[in-house]
Amino acid sequence: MARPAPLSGFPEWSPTGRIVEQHVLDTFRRTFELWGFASVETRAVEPLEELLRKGEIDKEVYVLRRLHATADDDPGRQFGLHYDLTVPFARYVLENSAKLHFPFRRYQIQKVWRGERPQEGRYREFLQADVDVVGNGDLPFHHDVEVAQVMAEALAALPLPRLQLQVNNRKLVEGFYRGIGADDPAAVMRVIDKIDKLPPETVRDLLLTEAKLDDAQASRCLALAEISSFDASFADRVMALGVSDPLLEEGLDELVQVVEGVAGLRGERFTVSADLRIARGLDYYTGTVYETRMAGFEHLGSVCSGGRYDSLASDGSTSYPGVGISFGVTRALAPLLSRGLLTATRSVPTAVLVAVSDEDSRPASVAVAVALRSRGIPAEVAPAAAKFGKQIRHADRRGIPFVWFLRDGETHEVKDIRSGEQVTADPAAWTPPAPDLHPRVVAG
RNA sequence: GUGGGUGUAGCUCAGCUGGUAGAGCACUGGGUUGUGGUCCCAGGUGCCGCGGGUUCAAGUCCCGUCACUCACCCCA
Repeated sequence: MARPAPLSGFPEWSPTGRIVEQHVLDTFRRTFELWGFASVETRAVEPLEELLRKGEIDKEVYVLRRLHATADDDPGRQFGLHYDLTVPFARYVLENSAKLHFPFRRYQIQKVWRGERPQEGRYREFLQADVDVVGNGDLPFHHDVEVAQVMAEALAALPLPRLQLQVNNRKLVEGFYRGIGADDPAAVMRVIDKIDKLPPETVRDLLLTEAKLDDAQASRCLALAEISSFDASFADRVMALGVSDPLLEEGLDELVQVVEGVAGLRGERFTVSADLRIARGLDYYTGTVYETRMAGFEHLGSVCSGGRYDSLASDGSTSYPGVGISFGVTRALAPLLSRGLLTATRSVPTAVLVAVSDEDSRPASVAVAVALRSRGIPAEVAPAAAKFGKQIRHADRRGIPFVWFLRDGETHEVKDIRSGEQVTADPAAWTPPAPDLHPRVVAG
């Protein structure tokens, strides 16, 4: 094929899709900064050993190498592209700990790469938007509430399908498993994590075989996993299971605080619940864990996740506990864009196309565009002095709402091509209605 | 990494048991001597993913390969 084919897992948007994406990114930036989070961008590569150290071994890390490596390249020093933003951020904190002020609040919006088999909602190159707070030595629990709040506020400002933030707490479930005498709480959690995918009998079997529980223990674990509520009432139901353990009490208390703390952000587009089955795959979480489902797109899994990690970064003497949450920009947006559920009012930034009567008078048209731009109105000049019908169509195809005409180089008129209404106008004074000034992002 | 599906015009696809490639949309021109969207008329378009095999004959059957895609796994 002469024409290059798209590369699976490396999505590229149309100009319209990019307008949507940039609007989303702008919204995150504005909201995060409103809450006082500083922007950080880390390099795309990390030493391979760093990348493989934290997470699971089978992370599909892309390795970086020079095509013509020479003796100057240390064969022992390999680099890989980062597969999330938390690990590089932990490294960044350690590297700059002397210069940063703690608790350090940062947001980070960048591409990450994972060499997994692509499918809808799962890509090899994708954007994540992270907010985290990291402390020096310790980090007050109220930040667990805060990161959920700031993310919820950003998401609520976007025309996305309804989102449900599901919260759980590792201390709660681990304490519970310990309280019933489970020898390997981590194994129990791995099994419970599959509860949505496997039939109940299979989950019970796995609890008996893999997690080495007895029948009564398995029943209580399943009973815990079934608990969920939109308010703090889940706590009573946990207590009713009659398990007691100090860690359980602590986790219960924390989860109540998060659920109640975020309750104020509930709306038609955003709900919050305590879901005691949420486990999260990553093992570095130590307390609060978050997941987020998008209505109608449950098959994507979580589009926004995170949690509390008490010791992701540590230099031996000091540990830097953190809590953060990450929105999967590409995961959430790509399916919405491809289905037309999220789109922009036009495919270009241009608000006004200045028509050209003939090439000799192009300078007059250019002058109009200059005047409009000087007042912040995005304008472009028609590419050719074609028939006016064609010039209008040029604008129509792109969704440009206004076409500007000059008669005899003197009379200025601007036409709203949606209504057909055409009025005389002054390039130094005319302004489009506010909603038409820039493309808007709308639910399709 | 494992298992399935699909590759034909710019896009969505049709092409029955092998007989020499089609539709709609889009695009271009005209109807409308410069103001679009509707309507009418006309027009162009294809290494039928790639390589090999069977056959008088392959888009169609067989093998291989690549790409895309879905599910599992894992996760944003």
